[in-house]
Parts: sequence; structure tokens; C-alpha cells
Amino acid sequence: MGEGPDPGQAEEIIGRLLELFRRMQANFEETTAGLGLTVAEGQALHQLDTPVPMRSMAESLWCDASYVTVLADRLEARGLIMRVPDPDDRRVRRLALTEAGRALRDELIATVHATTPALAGLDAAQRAGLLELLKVLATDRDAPR
Amino acid sequence: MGEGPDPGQAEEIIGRLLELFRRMQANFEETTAGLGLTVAEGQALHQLDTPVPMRSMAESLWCDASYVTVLADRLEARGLIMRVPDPDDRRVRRLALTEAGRALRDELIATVHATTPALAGLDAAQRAGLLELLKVLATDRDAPR
DNA sequence: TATTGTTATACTCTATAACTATA
DNA sequence: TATAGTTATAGAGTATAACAATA
Repeated sequence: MGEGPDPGQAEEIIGRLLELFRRMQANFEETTAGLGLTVAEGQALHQLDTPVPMRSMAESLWCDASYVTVLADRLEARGLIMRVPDPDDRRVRRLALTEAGRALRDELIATVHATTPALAGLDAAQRAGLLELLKVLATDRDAPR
Repeated sequence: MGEGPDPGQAEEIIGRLLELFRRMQANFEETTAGLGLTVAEGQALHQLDTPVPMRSMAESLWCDASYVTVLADRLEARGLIMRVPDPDDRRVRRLALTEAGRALRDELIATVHATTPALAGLDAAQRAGLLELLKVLATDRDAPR
């Protein structure tokens, strides 16, 4: 009789993850709100180190493409991003930071780094271990609806 | 001159955590939808191992009391819970599972355990490592608004 | 024919404010 | 006066469907 997966362990992991994410969400919401952004706008900005096709953004955010249009409209209206054409495929539009957008992104990331509960209590080795786990979890991804 | 924390690594960790969070939310949404529940209804059901005053439920879910009324109305209409009076304080109503509600809660929990992205791709050793990290991260918590 | 992005629309979640009943 | 719960309402987030342009 081999031992199956430990249900008690799984339940504890899920419970702790849900609590951690609740804390992260609250923290991130507070940070973005302080910068005049919604959570989704903040996440989009975080993705934009380099220009990103809108379709890719939808996959990163696990949301519908039409919602990326909404987010892009708002960020563009505030002068934080621009829609730039893709040289290879004329259907594609990439989202790219403006100067102001870059500055706000830097501020966002600095604040998140300083306050996010998922990093505060970890030393270098633990951070490396966490990153390894997150890479494993990123592999088997279904497509967002 | 000691090396400070690695900003690039921290940025990657945060990005992956944010994405994982979105995926877990999407997965939980799919699971609850398959049972005819919204996310909040599923969370409420998860809380109801034993009867809970509506005010306490609002604190657990980090939401306004008026929304608990909405949730309770829907769950009660489906025969999953009942409002039971509190013997000590006639203002208080406790939410308690019915037989059907208990069955659905069991099914919900089993499905979440089987499908949540934070567990699906990990072997036993990785789960143990994740749990260790989560324990480190479980530090001081703020109270909900 | 399939895919990227947009528009218009509608639905769902959730909070705020005013109210009743009880403490 | 303060607290538990309810009602009505409004705002924000997000998806769906139909569409245009391009592949």
C-alpha cells in the first residue's frame, strides 16, 4: 500500500496560499491605489518593461482581449503608455511605456518590493527556492478563456 | 561592500506570484462555477464548517455586511444554508449548512484540492519546500477594514 | 478561413447610505 | 447610543458578441 498524496498537507498549503494571496492583494491594491491605479492597471504596467502585444498582455493578465483594450485606453489617456505598431504583423499593436509611464512603473515596483509580504521574511536562499517553485508552477498553463 | 538584494530576482518573483494569483483565482472561479456558485459563495461555504454569525462571515470574507446578506439570500434560496437565531443575542443570525450545503461544500473542497495550480505541478519534495516557505511568510496579519 | 484588436453592451461583484430591530 | 442585519442603489471590473482589418 503506497502512501498517496497527503490531504492534510495539501489543505494546509492551500490555506496558507489563500491567506498569503489575500495579504498580497490587499497590499498591492493599497499600493496601486496610492498611485491612482487599479490592480489590473498596476499589473499591466508591471508587465511593460519592454513593449508587449496586446494579445500577450491578455494572456499575462488572464483576462479577455477586450479588457486589455479598456486598460490600454485608460493608461493611454493618462499618458502612461502608447500603442505602437508591430513591424512584422500589421494587425498587432504593442503597448509601450512613455517616459511618465516608466517613472510610474519604477515607483510602483519600488513600493511593491519594499512592502510585499511574499518577500519581506525571506533570505537569499529562500528567495531562490521560491523562484524555483514558481518556475515549476508556470509550466503547465492552460490558456485563459 | 556586501551585495544587496537582487532587484531583478525580486521583480521576477513578484511577477510570477501575481500571475499565479490570477491563475488561482481563475481556477477557483471555474471550480465554483461548475458547482453553480460564485467565488464569494464558494468562499462563504468554505467558511461554514460550523454555524457562523453573519458579522463574523463579513470579517472572514473581508467584505461589507450588506454583501453577506446578498450571499446568504442566494445560498438560502438554493437550500444550501439556513439562517438560525442566536440564543444569546436576538439581533444575531447565524449561517448554518443544510444537508445539501454540507454535501456541496465537501465536493467544493475536494475539487479545489485536486485542481489548484499551486499544487498540480509539484512533487512531494517540492510541496514540502513550498510549505516551509509559506510557514516563514506567515507573519503578522492586519485586521480587515 | 483564422487572428488581432475595437466597440457596444450587459452582467456580476461589492460598497455606501438609509432604515429596522435589538442591545 | 451602538450594533446586527436588511434594502435600495450605484459604481467598478470584466466578459460576450458582433465587427473591421489583416494574415
